[in-house]
Amino acid sequence: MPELPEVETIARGLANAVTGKTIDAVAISMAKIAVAAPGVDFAAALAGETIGAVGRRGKYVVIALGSGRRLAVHLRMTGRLIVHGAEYPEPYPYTHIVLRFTDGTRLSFADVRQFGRMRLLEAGDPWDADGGLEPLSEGFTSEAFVSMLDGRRTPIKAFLLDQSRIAGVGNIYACEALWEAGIRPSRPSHKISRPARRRLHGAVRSVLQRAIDARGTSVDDYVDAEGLKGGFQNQLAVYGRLGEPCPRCGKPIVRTVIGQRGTWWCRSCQK
DNA sequence: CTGAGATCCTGGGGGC
DNA sequence: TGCCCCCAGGATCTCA
Repeated sequence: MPELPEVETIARGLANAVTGKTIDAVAISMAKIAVAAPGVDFAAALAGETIGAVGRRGKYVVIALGSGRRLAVHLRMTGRLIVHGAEYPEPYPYTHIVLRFTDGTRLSFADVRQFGRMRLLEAGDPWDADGGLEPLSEGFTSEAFVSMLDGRRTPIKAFLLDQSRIAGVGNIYACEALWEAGIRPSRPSHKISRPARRRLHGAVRSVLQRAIDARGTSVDDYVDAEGLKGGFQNQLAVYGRLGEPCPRCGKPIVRTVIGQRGTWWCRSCQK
């Protein structure tokens, strides 16, 4: 599942690979994946566009275009954005959209489960993902996070996954940050002590940054823009490690369900 | 405001 | 071995 570190890694790879290129033509083989404003033809509108800055907002890859339009791409669980050289013979199966550049290289969007979307935003469209704070930005201060939890009864794990509060944290890094901070995932947010909130704030930022440094987590089929796997799966403490020993205390990791999501944690050292 | 449940999809795992 | 069933999972929508 691409979360913030994976999306950041993909965006950086794309920035290197396609910035400045001009789109020659666009092929769409599954119409629902390519979303445009009413009355706008996705493929026709993109033809002739140049690629500007490539960045990330929450879990979206955002690609600026010469006309002022933007492409906002969400990969959901199994989406892939991969750049292929001109000689690349055969696309990855489940490829739904291909942007072909004038130099012959291609940017393809593939998605086994068809949940991902590539959305074309018109110039001036105020789209801003879901509005949550960027957890690695300067605005995401310890004080801001501490007060965000006031009066919130929702389990802290569900809070961390709410993209309208904090943008980019998904299931893997929510589990890992809660383990690092020693907080039980089901704990009602407002009941968490202020020192523990500050620990969690630091843990969220730390785990996201370390995962970016490792180029993301490939527990299923995540790959970056070059088709390469990440490395953070080797550093996971709890996610997906049911029954394995907690790296801190040695007790077996358990799995429960919180907010309809699988949750891995240590009963012994997360209170 | 808050949470529960359904929905979208397919590969893969479990059960037999 | 092979087949069928079931389900994870992010965001969104409906309903209570």
